[in-house]
Amino acid sequence: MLERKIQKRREGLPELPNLDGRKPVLRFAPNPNGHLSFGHSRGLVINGQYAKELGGELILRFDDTDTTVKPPMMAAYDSIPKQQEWLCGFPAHRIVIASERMEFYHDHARQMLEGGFGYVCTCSGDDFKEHRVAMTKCPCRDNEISTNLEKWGLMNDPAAYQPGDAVLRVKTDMTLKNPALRDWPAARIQINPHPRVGNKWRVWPLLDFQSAVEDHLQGVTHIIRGKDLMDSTRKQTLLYAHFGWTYPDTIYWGRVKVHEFGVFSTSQMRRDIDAGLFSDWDDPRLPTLAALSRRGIKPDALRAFWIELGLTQKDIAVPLSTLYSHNTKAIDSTSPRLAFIRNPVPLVLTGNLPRKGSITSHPDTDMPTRDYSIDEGVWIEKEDSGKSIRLKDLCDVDKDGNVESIDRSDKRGIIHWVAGGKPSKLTIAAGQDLLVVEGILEDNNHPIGTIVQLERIGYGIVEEDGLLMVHD
RNA sequence: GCUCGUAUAGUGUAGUGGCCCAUCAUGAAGCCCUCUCGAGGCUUCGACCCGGGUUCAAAUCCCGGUACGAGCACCA
Repeated sequence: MLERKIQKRREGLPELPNLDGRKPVLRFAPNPNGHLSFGHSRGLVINGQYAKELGGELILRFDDTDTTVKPPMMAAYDSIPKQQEWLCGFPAHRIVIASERMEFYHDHARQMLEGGFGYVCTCSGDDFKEHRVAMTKCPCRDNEISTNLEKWGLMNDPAAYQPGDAVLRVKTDMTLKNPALRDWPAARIQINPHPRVGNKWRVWPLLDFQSAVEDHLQGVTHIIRGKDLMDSTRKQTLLYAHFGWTYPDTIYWGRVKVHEFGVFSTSQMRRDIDAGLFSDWDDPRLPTLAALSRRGIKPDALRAFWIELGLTQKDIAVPLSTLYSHNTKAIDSTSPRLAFIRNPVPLVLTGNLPRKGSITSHPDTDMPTRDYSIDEGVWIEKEDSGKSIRLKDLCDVDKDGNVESIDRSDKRGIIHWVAGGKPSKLTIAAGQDLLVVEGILEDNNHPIGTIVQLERIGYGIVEEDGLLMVHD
């Protein structure tokens, strides 16, 4: 009898290929030239989730080998592990800092030269480009091993080669179909001091070399990264073949665009913050993890969001509302209700009504109630004035504030109101702008950081000087 | 130019030859519930890029086209 294959909708992340019972070792390797952003959270969530679900390990690696274009920011070495733990819910199993492992990279560079599968190239970038396009060997390619070793010494000698004079190349094949793979560069000279190790080294590995060597040293089993790095995989596979190593299984994802965030690069944000365009890395307009956290976005929501997007190689554009929808699920049941009146106008109440009382803080949970005390009347939003309304949890009134009924008597609109209260403001990050809405906030003693639901408006988080909009 | 990759509802996503006149989420519309324009419940709307081919059978395999994206840095 034939068994019928039953297919079900796959839940969560797809299986990791070629696991063969192994515990996976995964890594996430940001450049500490700034704090973590929304974009980084994908790598953290996906790699972290696999490590967690499969009992494997997550390595957090600082790829800080560029002191020129993307100079490391010392504060990031502290903030990144913290934010990683906040996001993943557990600390990384290992932390690796590339700039402190330079011996290993230099050692492998030397092995490459000695093994004859690497060479020091003194051609200019433009000259080499011509060879790459023409599929011809550059003059340095056929140098003896001894010559290469000697030139390697000159690269490391402050009195000899200077930045731009020479690079270390991996010997692949100049006739490879893919131009990106032809004798790719593995290391170059940099003389800007590194904030962690100063001028101890002057030849620094490039990503494809450093990452490849480190992945092998750390026993990484699976690499999950953007498909823009597909050629990196191919380059590194060529290098692994030279060393006789086996390349990890690799999975790619496509590009994600979030319209609301526009285009931000870590370098650009760093400049803009320094220039005073943003208050700091947690400015609510920024797509940083610090800002998202400040804005009341929960790590659970971020995790659910990325896991739902999965690992397709499609380039996608997602609206933030999807993330917000996950966040609402994460916060609604614990967010006390509170009233905030925009464009407040007073409404004098006449007639009989309970002038003092308490109302519920959440429809579904038994949170402490809110007490109110009404003297003359209440504040309502201007848009709600001038018509018969029901003051939520209080009474029905006509347009002039005459109490018509304590119980709800008809289908008139139910609005929120504030008795007493104090002036406050609600700050809303709207793209590049920060909108500030003035209003009257219901009296409360929620501590800073509490996420509340502003009735009929949306969620807000309590800050020192008012409320910050979470989302609606 | 060369190389590589991707194409399922508005947006994401499941689906690896028959279960698919296609899954789930989100979105929109409507209803129910609820003294919030929130949450929850229900209903409805809405898609396999195009053209060939293979096959009894194709979203799924092959070929061609088109569109979009990425790499070809002494960035990561």
